[in-house]
Amino acid sequence: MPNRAKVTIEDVAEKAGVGIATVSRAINNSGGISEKTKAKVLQAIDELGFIPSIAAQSLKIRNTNQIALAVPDIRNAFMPEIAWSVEQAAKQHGYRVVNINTSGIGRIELETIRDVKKLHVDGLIILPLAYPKTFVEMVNKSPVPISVINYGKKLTPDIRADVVCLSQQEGRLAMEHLLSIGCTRIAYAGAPCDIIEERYNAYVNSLSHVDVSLVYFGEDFSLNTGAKAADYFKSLKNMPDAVYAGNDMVAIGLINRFKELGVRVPEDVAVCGIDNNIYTTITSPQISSVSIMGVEVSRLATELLLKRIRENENGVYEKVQFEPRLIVRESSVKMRRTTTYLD
Amino acid sequence: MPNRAKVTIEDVAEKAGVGIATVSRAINNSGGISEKTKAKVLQAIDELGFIPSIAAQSLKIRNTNQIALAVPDIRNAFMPEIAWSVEQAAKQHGYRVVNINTSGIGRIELETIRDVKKLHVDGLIILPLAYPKTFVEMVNKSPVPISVINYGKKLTPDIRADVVCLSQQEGRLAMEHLLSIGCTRIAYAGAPCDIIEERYNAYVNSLSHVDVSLVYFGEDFSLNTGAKAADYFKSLKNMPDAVYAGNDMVAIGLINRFKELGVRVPEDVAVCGIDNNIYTTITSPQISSVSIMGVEVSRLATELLLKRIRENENGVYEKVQFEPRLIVRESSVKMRRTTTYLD
DNA sequence: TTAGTTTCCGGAAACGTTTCCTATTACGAG
DNA sequence: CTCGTAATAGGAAACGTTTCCGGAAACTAA
Repeated sequence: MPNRAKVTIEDVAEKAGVGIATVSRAINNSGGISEKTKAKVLQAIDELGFIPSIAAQSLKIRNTNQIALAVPDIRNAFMPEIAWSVEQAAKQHGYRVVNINTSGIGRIELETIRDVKKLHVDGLIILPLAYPKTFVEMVNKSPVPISVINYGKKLTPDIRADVVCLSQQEGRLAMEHLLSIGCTRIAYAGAPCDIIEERYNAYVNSLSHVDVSLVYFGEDFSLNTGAKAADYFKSLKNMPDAVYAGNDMVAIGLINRFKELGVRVPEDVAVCGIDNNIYTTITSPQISSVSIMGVEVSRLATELLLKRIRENENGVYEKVQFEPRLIVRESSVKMRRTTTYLD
Repeated sequence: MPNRAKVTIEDVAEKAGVGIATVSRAINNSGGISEKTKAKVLQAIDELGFIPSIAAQSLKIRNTNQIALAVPDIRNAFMPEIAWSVEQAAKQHGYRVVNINTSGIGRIELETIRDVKKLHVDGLIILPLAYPKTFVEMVNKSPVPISVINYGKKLTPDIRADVVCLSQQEGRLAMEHLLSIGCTRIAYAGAPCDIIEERYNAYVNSLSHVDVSLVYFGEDFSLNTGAKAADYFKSLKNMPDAVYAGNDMVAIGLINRFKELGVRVPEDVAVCGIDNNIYTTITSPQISSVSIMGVEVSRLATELLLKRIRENENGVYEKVQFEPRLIVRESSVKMRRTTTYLD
């Protein structure tokens, strides 16, 4: 870490025998400069190893070339994909990404939005887990553009942010799938959670009659909840013939415990999860799941944000909705053992 | 996104009826200001919703309060833990983290180091997958401090960076474990890879005689390689009684395929992986592995970097070595079925 | 009261860019 | 050859802070 004195635009100007304005023009390709002097300047820059001060540029230009990405917890199953996808999209446009973990705590999410200026970014992509009353209000008074990745309940249309969401049909898809393969006693395993209560609602709505003994609510959407749910279902005298899990972590916990308990999946009980996180393919049997399109959703959220930053536009806010996609794997191939089910 | 005119330190000064120097003193708690005026200023700040321009501060102070974290791919198994750990540590010191994916490509890693100034950060934490000849040279001429998370071969001691590494005993640990539980025909499954060739070397060195038919090299350290290795081992007339996998992804691939092939783990074949990534606990059986201490290593790397940034010190560079830790799980509990093996 | 300290505060320079505005040069047309 | 215009270059202001330095005010001690 040699502590060489910082070389500034002035040094370059002197070396090249031109004014600093000219150097600036050379750097930024802003025109009004002859090819000859430009070459001269570029060479001086090269020889001196000059790198423009981003701080000074930021101060003058009023942009930072950075955006922030706030997710609940990067260690969660599908967050890395989202982070990756956002970074790739941002990089293409010369933007850096500052990562923030909000722990999915509403208060921290709000603080992130409120204090977004302290992050030194031109915009914010946020994937909230909670929607406190003041969420929209906070977003609306943000001094920088915001894109919301919304996997939760519908947001009021007057939100001043681009919103990329899912059609909230993921639960219905999973249920319809289980019904379509002939399951009649379908159980639910999940946890109470405001944000994705639609997943449970879909369960209720897909059935003509809900047998409350087939509903297991744990504390969270974790492996552990899945394991406990498996214990519970196994203890019933009349076991379910399928379990619809609120997310894939629960589904994985379920499957592993079922295996320990001697319950065969999918022969005795079919299982379908939601999220299509990458763990679903490393279990045995591999788990059927509904993709919530993380890569596509986050990529679009990034594009929309950057567009709004570029165009400095306050106009019409986009609201884009993706459709979830059912991915059938081994854990729910039940009725037609000999035919290929994937289509 | 209301586009309110930016409120500056001057507005605050005027409102509070003081000079801008005084406002600055109030913001930064730099002393030389009475409690009374400070209160006055703080109130003005509050009323106006003033937030200091980070760009201007950066320009003047010459720091950015940002560090960069460059990892091969955030989607890789244990990267999220590292990213999380780094962010937590950085946040405690008021630093933000800019994430970079290098794809583990040596060229990109080098470019990241060379162009670190373009990242607008005060320091860099890098976890390289490749060590081109010019790596140390590049690090040594970096204008900002660097911490290297080194899971690969030893770096020359004259590197001008703090280095946090592992003792490279992880392979030996895994092998000794398999030997200690009585395995005599131990196989290796992995891939050619410069950076962690020690893992294979440990295999060779732990055995008095290497049976080449028990070594499987795939293309990469993936699930797929593990699956292919399982096929291969199963095809041998004299199967191994244990497989030492170069990393956990391979181990997982192995185990799942073994299960499909009717090979019982650990009864027929014990398995031990390396990395202790979180997937190891969601398979069945859970996989024994050697922890490479990602959280601890990355946390320390962050602390060292921030210390060096704070103290602007060119002096003695730290080289800290962690010890890997064997975590015994179901996949290698073989000889003593009835006793608890974990200690 | 007064001189000497200490405390508190404000003006202005500096950080390193971009860009407006003006000046110079080059060039083509008449 | 001369004039008008376009192309190119440079000086200086501005971006919003921090901090040096000097001065005013408020104390303390005689």
